[in-house]
Amino acid sequence: MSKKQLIMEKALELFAKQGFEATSVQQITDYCGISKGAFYLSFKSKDELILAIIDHFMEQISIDIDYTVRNVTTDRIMYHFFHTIFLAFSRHANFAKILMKEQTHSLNSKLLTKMQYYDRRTDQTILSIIENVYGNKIKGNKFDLVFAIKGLMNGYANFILFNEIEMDLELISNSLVEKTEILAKHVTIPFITEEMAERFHTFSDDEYSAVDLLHMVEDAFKEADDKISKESLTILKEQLQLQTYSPAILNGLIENIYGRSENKRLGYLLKKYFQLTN
Amino acid sequence: MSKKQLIMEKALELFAKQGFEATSVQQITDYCGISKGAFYLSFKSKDELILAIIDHFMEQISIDIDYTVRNVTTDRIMYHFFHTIFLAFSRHANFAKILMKEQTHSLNSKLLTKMQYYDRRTDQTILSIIENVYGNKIKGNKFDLVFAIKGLMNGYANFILFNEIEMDLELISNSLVEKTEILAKHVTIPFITEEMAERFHTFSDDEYSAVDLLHMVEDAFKEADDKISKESLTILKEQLQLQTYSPAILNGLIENIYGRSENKRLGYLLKKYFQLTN
DNA sequence: TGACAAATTGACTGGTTAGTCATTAGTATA
DNA sequence: TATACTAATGACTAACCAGTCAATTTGTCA
Repeated sequence: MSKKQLIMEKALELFAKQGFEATSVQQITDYCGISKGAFYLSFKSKDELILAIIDHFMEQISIDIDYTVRNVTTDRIMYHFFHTIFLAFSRHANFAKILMKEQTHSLNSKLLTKMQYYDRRTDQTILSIIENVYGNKIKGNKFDLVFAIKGLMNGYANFILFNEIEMDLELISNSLVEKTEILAKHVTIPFITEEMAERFHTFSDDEYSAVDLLHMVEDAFKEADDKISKESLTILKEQLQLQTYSPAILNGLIENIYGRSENKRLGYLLKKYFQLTN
Repeated sequence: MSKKQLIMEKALELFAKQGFEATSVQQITDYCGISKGAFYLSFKSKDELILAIIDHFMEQISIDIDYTVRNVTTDRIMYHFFHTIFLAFSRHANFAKILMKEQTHSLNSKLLTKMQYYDRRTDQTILSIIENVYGNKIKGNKFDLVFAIKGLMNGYANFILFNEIEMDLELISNSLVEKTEILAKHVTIPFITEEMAERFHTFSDDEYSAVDLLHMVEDAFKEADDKISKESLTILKEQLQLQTYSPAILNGLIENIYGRSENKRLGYLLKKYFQLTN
């Protein structure tokens, strides 16, 4: 296990127990059995650590959900969506706790931005599933339903994590599917309307520009340690400035860097940029 | 306005913006235009301040809800419950924000205990309303419904507070009433069962022992500044050890101290202890 | 006005924090 | 073995924190 991983794992435990603010770098390094200096060889700052942790897990969960959304038939998609999320929460309970605790808190503006980014992605995913499953049947209610679902999920997740209950994934997924269906079918008085949701940019797509991606590719290049990754990133950087290669080649180059978990988000964004997603 | 009130109001703003941990006493006193020393004339510590703020608002909200529950006909009780809570949230948006932020966080064990106490009281209130409205019709689902309602309320409150939307109290109350009714009527797969709720003491009544109350009475005595309050508390302290007076007298003594908002909770608990509640 | 008390101040203490950097330990190469 | 390089250390700095208290200002009453 790399030192970076060790620090992330141990810090995760402490953050879940005490919260981010309340955990000192000294505590983390003591718990890892390394010196304080060694910490700063792996991370530029304490902030960088929490950002890395959040990215690491959120990307993993996002990828699982994306996979589910793409590969499950419409009639079971809602079930598998809930199942995927709660499975991830049960596997990474410490991370889920951090997510709950640090949600709206956080002084750190980068952290807040990241949280909002993932929150918006969740909104979009739920919305697209709902549109997929119910079509036009709940047109005026779909935004309201998104927030109802998020509220229910959060409530149950809090209960489970706080009381440290072992989860019955099937039961909770089925219970939430039923509630979603009931609400989709019967609600006539939505609170959150389409204009409300849009006015507050809740569902804005927030595309990254080529320049943003260029910076991210450069950052990834610095972190890369094998030849294939480095070459792939160099070519991708050129292609961001002027696309000359075919989608198949670009896709392959992105796959080359996709193996490392810290590159998953970049890969996802690049595929989106080059319009390689289905 | 007393200095205590000034500090509480200004601190509330800062806590809502930055969180409790991240706000220093120096910041608060600067914002109030007073010296650091003056702060410690009003509050023994920073912790005492946050506890006072939470008690102040939660007691106010609790009293409003209790009043609603007692004085509204069964068929409109659900509506007025939501209305009361969201009215309080819109009036005290800064406090509501603190409540959202500091929920599960907090190292401070007294603060955590207090939060859990109020959370449990909310659970009990919702449960009793549901039992009142739906009776035996949703026997096996009532605990699940409590958490569904809490989840929905939380989700909407978060959306409103975070986006700083002006609230349509009627709409949100009606929307939530409808959802509650729909869920009560149609849910067949509850996630949170009765045994689960009981096993985790979610609805345990958590009675205070005479000894606990004794300490609380003593604390209140130290804070009291008028003769009537002091005498009342002295007598109540004796009565906790050996009850000799009639319920009417005890009730009157409690009413004597009930005026000050910091005594409301103690009054409530004493009435419960002496079985003076209806 | 003067004497006393109460309210207020802000420099100070002791403690903790994130982050730095000169020094040392370890390892690979020649 | 000598050299060169990297990895790791922990004492140190500067900043910040909650809470204290001697000194000062303000208010009150005779």
